[in-house]
Amino acid sequence: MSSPARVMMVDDHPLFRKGLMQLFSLEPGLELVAEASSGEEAVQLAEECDPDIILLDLNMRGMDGLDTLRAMRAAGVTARIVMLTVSDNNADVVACIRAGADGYLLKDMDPEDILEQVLAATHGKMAISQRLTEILASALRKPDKTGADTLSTLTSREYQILQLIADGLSNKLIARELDISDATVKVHVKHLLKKLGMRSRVEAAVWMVNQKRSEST
Amino acid sequence: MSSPARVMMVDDHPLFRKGLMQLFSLEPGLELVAEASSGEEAVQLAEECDPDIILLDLNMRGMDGLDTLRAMRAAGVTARIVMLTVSDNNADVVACIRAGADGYLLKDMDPEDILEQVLAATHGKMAISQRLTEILASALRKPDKTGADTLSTLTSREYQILQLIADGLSNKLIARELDISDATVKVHVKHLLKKLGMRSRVEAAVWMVNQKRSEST
DNA sequence: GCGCGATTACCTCCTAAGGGGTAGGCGGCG
DNA sequence: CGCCGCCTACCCCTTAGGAGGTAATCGCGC
Repeated sequence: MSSPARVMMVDDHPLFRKGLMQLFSLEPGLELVAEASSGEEAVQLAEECDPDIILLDLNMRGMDGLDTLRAMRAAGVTARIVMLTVSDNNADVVACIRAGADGYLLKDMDPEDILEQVLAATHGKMAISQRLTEILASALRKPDKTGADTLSTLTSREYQILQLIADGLSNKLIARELDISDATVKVHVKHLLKKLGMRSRVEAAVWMVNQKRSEST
Repeated sequence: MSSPARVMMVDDHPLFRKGLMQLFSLEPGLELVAEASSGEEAVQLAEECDPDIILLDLNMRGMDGLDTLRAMRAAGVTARIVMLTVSDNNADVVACIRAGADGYLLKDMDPEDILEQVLAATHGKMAISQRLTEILASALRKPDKTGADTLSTLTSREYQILQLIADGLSNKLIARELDISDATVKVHVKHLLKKLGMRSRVEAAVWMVNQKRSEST
């Protein structure tokens, strides 16, 4: 308990790092030992410096925070990793936690609260923004299988129709495309929505587009 | 030239303000006279303090930076206004410049460069991130049908709602999010679909997601 | 002042979408 | 063989979405 926690900071915004640095300099329990401005740099530095806690920006150019998180865990980094982000996007939160993050803080929190959460994280506590707890709770309730897992529960016909939805087609157009009745299309849509746990074709379309995009990158 | 430029800072992230503050404190030519954490506050404060230059975050909750910019210009604020943002979105840049911004800087620039640009802005120069000059140039060159130009025909409210559609939200949820009637949301959706030449929100959602993805990369 | 565009909100009308059920045909599998 | 999952197609029903119009308010520019 004598020595301060060794902190590493990963963010591609120099100004934001400055802000955090200033904030942490006031806290004797924290010692900044490393800074990285990209995911690649971060993974390497994390292995070299072996910090106690890593603050990781989710939204970075190139290798994003989630990728970096996974790469670190894959490389055997055991530090506590707290995500820092502007986004309170549902899927992001859940994906990060699943990928082994020890916290998820929003950048627009009060600096004092951030400091408090980070300190708590060094003591083994999970650092989650208050605003996110209910999102997390509802996400945990349903066994949301993100990505390929969820897709694999779909039949080929359902998957095919999901792709057409992701092209923006209506049920009628899909029916014409596949040469089946639009009533049948509605059945498939109904089923795939249920499997995906979504409430509208728009959700499904958006999700699918993002899915395809992130896979091809 | 004897007295320093009076600076006002608008950002809903306290940490980011801290970073900027620290940066500016090292520069005798700049004097921080006001801080705001929301658009509404910013407009009021700008009228009261009459600063020489305003640094305005584009991505804020509630009233966003573009709205704030327009409101300030509408209120007769004559200060030089420089947008600060993480987004190098095509349409945003063009829209801000058109709306009377005197600069557009990206938050992930080098602090030294930001400082230099801000100082230049106080001397009447246009402050534009190097990365953006070519975006701007191409935006001016071609009235790009499929991208920024189409988007720029939308009002800020319509654009805001389009973004929510691209998150998969229903009209009802959008209404709740923006605290307006769902009947009003339907009006905006109707208008933006007409402007985009699309026949359903699904088309718009898919298009928007792809748009955002390809422009932010 | 007047008009105009933006935002808000309502109206009607029609269609699209989605949840529930039933059911026939088909192919695989124990 | 029977059972099951998939695809097909319809029934019912309710809600969501989108097209058209009217209108009040506000701020801006002429």
